[in-house]
Amino acid sequence: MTQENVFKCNCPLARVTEVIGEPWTLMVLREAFLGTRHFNDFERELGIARNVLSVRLKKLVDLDLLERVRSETDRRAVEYRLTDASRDLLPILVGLAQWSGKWLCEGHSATRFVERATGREIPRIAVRAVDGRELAARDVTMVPGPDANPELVARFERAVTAAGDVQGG
Amino acid sequence: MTQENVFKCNCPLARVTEVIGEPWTLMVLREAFLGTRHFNDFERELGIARNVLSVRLKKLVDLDLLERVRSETDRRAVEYRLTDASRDLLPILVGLAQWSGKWLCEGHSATRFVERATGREIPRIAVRAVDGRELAARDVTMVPGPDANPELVARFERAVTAAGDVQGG
DNA sequence: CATTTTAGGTTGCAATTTGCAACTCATACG
DNA sequence: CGTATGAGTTGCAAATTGCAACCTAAAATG
Repeated sequence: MTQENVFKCNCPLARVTEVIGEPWTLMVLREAFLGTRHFNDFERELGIARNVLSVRLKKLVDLDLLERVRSETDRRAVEYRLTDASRDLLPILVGLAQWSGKWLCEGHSATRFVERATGREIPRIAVRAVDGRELAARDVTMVPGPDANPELVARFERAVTAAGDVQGG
Repeated sequence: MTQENVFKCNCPLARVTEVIGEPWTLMVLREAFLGTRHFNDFERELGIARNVLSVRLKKLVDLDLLERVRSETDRRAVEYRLTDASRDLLPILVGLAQWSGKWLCEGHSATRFVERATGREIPRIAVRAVDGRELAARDVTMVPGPDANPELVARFERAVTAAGDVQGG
């Protein structure tokens, strides 16, 4: 079975692996956030193979995470631009970078995220309740949503029965 | 060039692709959050090939994102447990699921994240300034950190010069 | 206006990674 | 003792990646 077929349901995390769960896609999005717009620039900055880059960009455009626009000033050139959907990924990218800096780079981060206006460091991304309280892993649980299929509901029941609800901590 | 070699620096987002930027790893972590602990259960729930699962678990253990513990009650069995580092990934997983539900599943999410105590939906994960204000993409910028190598600093300078600073919006 | 360069790809091929089934090895169960 | 189970490993076919070369249209150059 391939990753894309896991729970053919609308499980959001399964769907997301379609995007960032394959090599290069996350780095391509990072480049786009850094201002890169052109095919050759993505290639040069990342060192990604051109055929793979081609496939990745197509997929991102398909998913409405990049917009492919012909340049007005140079009719050879094409611009890949962030969309509302990909811009909305920013908290995730910041959070991933913070997490990685802490746990994978042992605090030696080569990049920092700061508030543009003040230059102050962005505080750690957190899960908060409606009233603003910060929540720990053990305070959060995953439940089947309105569009869960019976298979997934059964899967959750198994998990709850076997493991005493979601094990966040 | 392979993805892992991009900027051999400590760029946190580049490092993170080593973990979740390859097939299955994110789903394995999701399973762990759902309470799965055993090799055969990961295989059955995800439908992942056993050899690939083996490689993924080894890597996650290497990176201290899972802990491999021999079961006390059954000496054949092994438990893969979340660590402090992987538990700290929760905000990211919640954020990714929220984002995906909104932009990839068109609102038809099969899973929801709720506060365990109250059952109330977790609000959208956001980037906030130190004073708590929510920040948009255009309010955030990436800058070289204390451990950036000259190559990365140059890369940022190019980006700033060429694109008028980081293009978040 | 002929020539060269540039932008954005595609193609072919070798190397790596994945998917699948079968096999191993140690322990548990009956 | 015989069988089943947990946690892998092994071998092989299929898919994906990395690399270099090639292509086409549109600038730029002289």
